[in-house]
Amino acid sequence: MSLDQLHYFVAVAEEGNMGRAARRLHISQPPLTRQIRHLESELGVELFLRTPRGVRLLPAGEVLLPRARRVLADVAALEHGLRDVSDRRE
Amino acid sequence: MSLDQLHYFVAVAEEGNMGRAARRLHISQPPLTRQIRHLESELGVELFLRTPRGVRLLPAGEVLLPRARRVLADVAALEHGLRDVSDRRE
DNA sequence: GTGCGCCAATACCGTTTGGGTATGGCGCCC
DNA sequence: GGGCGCCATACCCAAACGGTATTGGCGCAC
Repeated sequence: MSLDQLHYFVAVAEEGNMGRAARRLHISQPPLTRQIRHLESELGVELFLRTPRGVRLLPAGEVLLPRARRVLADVAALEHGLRDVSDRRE
Repeated sequence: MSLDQLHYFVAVAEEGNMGRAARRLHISQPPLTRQIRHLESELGVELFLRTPRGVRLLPAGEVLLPRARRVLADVAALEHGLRDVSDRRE
């Protein structure tokens, strides 16, 4: 699992639609589909229900969403925190 | 920044020595050195002081270490949590 | 002060990963 | 049934990553 995959997952969950999520992430749709499938296969869980109108979160996806957001928020905070440390040293 | 880089950083911080950390991570020393340098450059902060006997954490590294551990722990917990969800559904 | 040992850093190469384009298959709506 | 929107697949190319070989710096023993 990678941080990019978590970003992708959150975007798809929020958009409910792979195409829109791909546009938001500035990548094209096929690699996004692949990354989501890859994430599902390495977790051993289906995260989304595919429908002709888009995707919907399955229970495992509902569990993952808030945790993924927290990890991503921690990482973002961590980057900012370090920037402050370096600023203080200059 | 990637989760692998955080794993590498923690290993180097704990071993105080790139060669030993590389062995523990089951990779060779040069790629590890490169990844640490890459992490430092994208954070814009030096994390380690290089000495002829190994490496020591600089202040930014001291800040990063507990936060990196937390992110990695969250990710590990997240993987286990999802495995439980799928087990419950089988 | 010369040689040896341990360390991180660099150079170069092969493989793997990841994203892009093109296309297919499927359901829905008019 | 023709057109449209969706996700999935096939194929290709570029970037990222790890491995081996090697260099350079520094301390230590003698």
